[in-house]
Amino acid sequence: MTDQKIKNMEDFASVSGISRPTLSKYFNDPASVRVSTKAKIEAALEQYDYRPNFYAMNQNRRLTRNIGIVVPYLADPFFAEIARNIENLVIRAGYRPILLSSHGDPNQEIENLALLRDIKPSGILFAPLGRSSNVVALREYTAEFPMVLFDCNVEALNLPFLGHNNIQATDIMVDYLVRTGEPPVFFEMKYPSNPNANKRRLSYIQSMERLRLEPKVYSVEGTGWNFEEIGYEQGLKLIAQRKLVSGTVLFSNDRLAIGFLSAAYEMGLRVGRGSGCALRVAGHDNHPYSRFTCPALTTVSHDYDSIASSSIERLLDLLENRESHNGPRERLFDGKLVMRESA
Amino acid sequence: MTDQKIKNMEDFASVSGISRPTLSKYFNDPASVRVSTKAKIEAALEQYDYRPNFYAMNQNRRLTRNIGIVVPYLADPFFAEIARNIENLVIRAGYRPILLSSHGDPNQEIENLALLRDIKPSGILFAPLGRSSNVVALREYTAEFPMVLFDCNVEALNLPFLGHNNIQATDIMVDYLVRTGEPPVFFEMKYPSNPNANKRRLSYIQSMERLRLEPKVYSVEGTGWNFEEIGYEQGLKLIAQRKLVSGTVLFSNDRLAIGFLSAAYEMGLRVGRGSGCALRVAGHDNHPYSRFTCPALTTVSHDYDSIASSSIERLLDLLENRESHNGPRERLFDGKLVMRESA
DNA sequence: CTAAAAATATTACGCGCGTAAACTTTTTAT
DNA sequence: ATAAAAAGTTTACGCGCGTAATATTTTTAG
Repeated sequence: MTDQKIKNMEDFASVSGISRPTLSKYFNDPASVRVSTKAKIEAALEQYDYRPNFYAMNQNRRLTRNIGIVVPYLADPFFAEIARNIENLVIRAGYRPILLSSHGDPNQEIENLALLRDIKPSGILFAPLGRSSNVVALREYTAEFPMVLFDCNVEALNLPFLGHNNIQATDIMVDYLVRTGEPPVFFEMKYPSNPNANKRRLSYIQSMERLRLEPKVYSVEGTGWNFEEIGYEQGLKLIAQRKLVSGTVLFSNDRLAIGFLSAAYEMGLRVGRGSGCALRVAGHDNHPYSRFTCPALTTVSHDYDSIASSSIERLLDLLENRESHNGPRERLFDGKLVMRESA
Repeated sequence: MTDQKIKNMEDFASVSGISRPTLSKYFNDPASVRVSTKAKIEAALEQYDYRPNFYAMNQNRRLTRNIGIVVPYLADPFFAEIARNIENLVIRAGYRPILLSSHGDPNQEIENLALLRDIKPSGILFAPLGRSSNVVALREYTAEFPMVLFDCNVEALNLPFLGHNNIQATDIMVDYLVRTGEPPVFFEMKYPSNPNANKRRLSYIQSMERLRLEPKVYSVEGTGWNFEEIGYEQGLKLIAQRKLVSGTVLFSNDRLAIGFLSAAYEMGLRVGRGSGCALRVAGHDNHPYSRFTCPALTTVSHDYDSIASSSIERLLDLLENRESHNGPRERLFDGKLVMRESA
């Protein structure tokens, strides 16, 4: 490695003996230049280890081949998981993923789209915050580049959407709980951050009514994304006040259930499906941590893989004009019951 | 809002009646232009909602005022937490945070620094992967911009470092455990992803020897970042084989402990400090989830706030030439014992 | 070996914006 | 009101790279 400073493609052109336009071609697609020049360039790269400025590259390219990924809250292992999944698939498809998290903040969500616009992405895979999203501001961006929604739909944007079948998933869980014991009550946040919550509540009520059972919903206080804390605090309260009308509790999501399990343990309530147990607890999402709760959490898993791969496929269809526009605008994937020890 | 397309500052100059250089000044610092022009610009902004391209801005600026933040694994709530903390402080200091995660991958770590270089950051706050980091490659970047390490030091880079006092923190925990019951054994990964693990093991051994007690370390198999899984699997094995020589287990970090708690629960071992308990379990980190384990996990917390604020302060010192170069290169912050129910 | 085809070199301009210099207008001080 | 100071305008060039057009070289076909 020579210590000469290569600060741009011009410099690298000098030392490598290749013209800058040809270098530009090479960096855009190494296979587009003659093998002998490719070899010369790569030999020079070994010596001087130059690499083009990523943002300058995108500034005036026709096709950038990078794909933005926006998730609502990367600190949530659930999204961390699916984001990694999608990133890998994007790479495999020959594109470059740019992952951004909205940190649960609608302003950050808009900011993320603005930042992505500035690098002229080929397309965007977008999991919106949902009810707190600034729909008016979002609409400004939907016309600028191909965009596919996943995880959470925003109907008003009228975009392709790939997601989890909350109706079916909740229904299968209710069915299981009723078959194996006392019918469940439903526990959710009154003002849920995640819009899927509403569908789950509605589905719970429907399923119960279909089974000629009385639905009972606990909509607890608390806002934000500290779901465990809310499950814990409100769980303590419900248990202490003996307000639970059933020994089986279905939670709107796993994180609430995790908090609740902690409260139940603290109050000395034994959770599980055994005979000595006072309470059955079930979640929704198959959160990465749900395997490690005490007891392990019975829940419904999303079809991660299908959602991730279909989202990308759908976006590529748009990008590469495979005119599958006639396909359904929305596609849902069924959840699977994950039977563990808590219910 | 007019529907005219404003695609760049030139366009916006036309419609706003302000020259482009003045606009440039305004966007760099709104207070740097006359109040009357500021008003005119902002009135035009209301109408046309233009905003400068972030990356083009940084391309030829002397002082970009953006600060890169690189963390090893954002999916870990621990880093998610501290990253959010740092982001806010950076904003408050008048800079712009650019957060990137290495996803536990040394190549991604280098890639992140390369991407940051391309936007010419004023400085970088960097939490390295540690033992798996590509030190040779990292060194290339340390000369290019001011850089401060946090969470995990890489001695070879010889950079300012702000971190957790693993020695003190482990010592205080060992002390507590010995005072309150059976002396602890130590549980860690044989090839830990996190380099702090080594210091913790050494400190455990030292503390035990100082107390004239026999240290006992379990270095279990398993690699990667799925700590809970490793704690769970290896925990099951240790318990089943009755290999634990003490009823008190100190874990290298909370995530391992979380997995172990799950194993203990499954095996019917009651964990806690009460009389009917078979096992005491203690962790390290005060992981966001450690409050919600069953029982709640006794652990040692990092001084998040101090580490975050000092890291930024240190970086700003470098940036603004406050010549505090004579300060100590490394600064450690003591942990605090968090006494919960597990030990 | 020669002509056609393919690849590279040269030149020039564009992307969106920062910034410096020279000049003009507006504001502030006297 | 007038001069000095401050702010704005014009003009020009730079950042690092994409890309088109033309000229030149290299490769392949015959």
